[in-house]
Amino acid sequence: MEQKQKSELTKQLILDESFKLFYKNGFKTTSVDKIMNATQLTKGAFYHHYKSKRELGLELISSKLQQRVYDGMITPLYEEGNALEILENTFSSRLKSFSVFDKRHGCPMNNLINEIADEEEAYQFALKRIIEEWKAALIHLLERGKKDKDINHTISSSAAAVYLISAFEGVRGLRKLYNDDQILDDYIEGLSQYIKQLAA
Amino acid sequence: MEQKQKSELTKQLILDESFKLFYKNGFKTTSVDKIMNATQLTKGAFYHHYKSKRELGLELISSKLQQRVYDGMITPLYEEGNALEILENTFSSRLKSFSVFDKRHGCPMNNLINEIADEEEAYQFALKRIIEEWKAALIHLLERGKKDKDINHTISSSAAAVYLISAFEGVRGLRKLYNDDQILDDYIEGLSQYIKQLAA
DNA sequence: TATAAAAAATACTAGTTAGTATGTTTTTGG
DNA sequence: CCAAAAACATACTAACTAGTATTTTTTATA
Repeated sequence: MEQKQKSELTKQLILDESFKLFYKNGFKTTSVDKIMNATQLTKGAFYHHYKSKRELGLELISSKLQQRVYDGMITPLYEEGNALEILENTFSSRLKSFSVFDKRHGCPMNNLINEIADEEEAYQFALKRIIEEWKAALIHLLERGKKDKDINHTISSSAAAVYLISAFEGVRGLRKLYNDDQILDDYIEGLSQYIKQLAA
Repeated sequence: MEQKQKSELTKQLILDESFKLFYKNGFKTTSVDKIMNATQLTKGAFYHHYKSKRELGLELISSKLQQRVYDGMITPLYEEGNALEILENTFSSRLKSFSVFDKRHGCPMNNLINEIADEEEAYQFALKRIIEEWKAALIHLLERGKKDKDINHTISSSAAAVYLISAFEGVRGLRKLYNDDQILDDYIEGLSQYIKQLAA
């Protein structure tokens, strides 16, 4: 049984290091050599565990990337409390909590979407799944808010969900262009205004 | 004088072909060889006109890319008429007018922002300039709308401008994940709702 | 403890990359 | 029409790329 654990450990190591490098330098320009250099292992190990770089990319999306979005953006939406407050907290306080590194390099998922989603259907599907779950969680929260009379029942939950996600991912890209948080402050103010309007 | 014209023509050819390839396949993975193959010229010609691929990228951003955003998103904002209608038209009808290709491959500027903005300050600056002009045009329109009593004077123009741009660029990325326009329809409905709220 | 299988290392291939060095052709201005 | 410069072509380099073939090392199990 120890062998399986070691194998799993190595795969996790590869996933961890490749995530860091993809995030910092992009998917296409991060070579298998660079990844394995970071793990202190060799190419032989890589191709023992993954049959291609593409396969690593797909596994990375459906494990590490998915988990990241779940933890930061989806799970909080299912908590109890006022829907409007949950929205404001999730979308704005998360933004404020990002490190300098994370602000500079944007959203790992959004980076991948923009870099490789139009390249291959497999990437498209894997990334779409995360967005769909995020959207579903938002719709669920908005619908609950309507039942609780916190949210205006005339607005479309689906439309609001998409608009919220779009603006969030958009500003994470725009932030790359700046060296300060002014644009995030503007976004947060715009978001706050937008959320007020969702109120019943 | 004919020589300068020829030189300019060649540079334009290189810019045109590289724009197409960058848009379709990304900046980093489009090689100088591929570009010059498309122009039917050779590498010698390229390095006669540009001292590096980086320099081409910078010139592309401040010429073709800038022009594209001006034509599609900035110039319309300076036209006369009701500010809210101009906003709705610019942000929603432009989206509807995109070709299948343009929908699939997202926004060329946003692609570059997400692919290379965190890589080098020079790219960051060049791209930031476009966003800043876009933002300025939006603020100008919103301020005019306030004067005309079309727009609620309590909202922050700067915040609204950033929120509008963010959502637009965000959804252009998300659209890459889908093969239909459902997400664009959701966005448009969300946008419409958002713009209503800006009204006085 | 022998043996088979898994894990990892080593050494390689064939293709691609940005950029250079050095040519040849075309154009221009005197 | 002739020299010089501009425009472009050819041939190259050195580094990097994904992936493969083969061997060595480690681990599990009978």
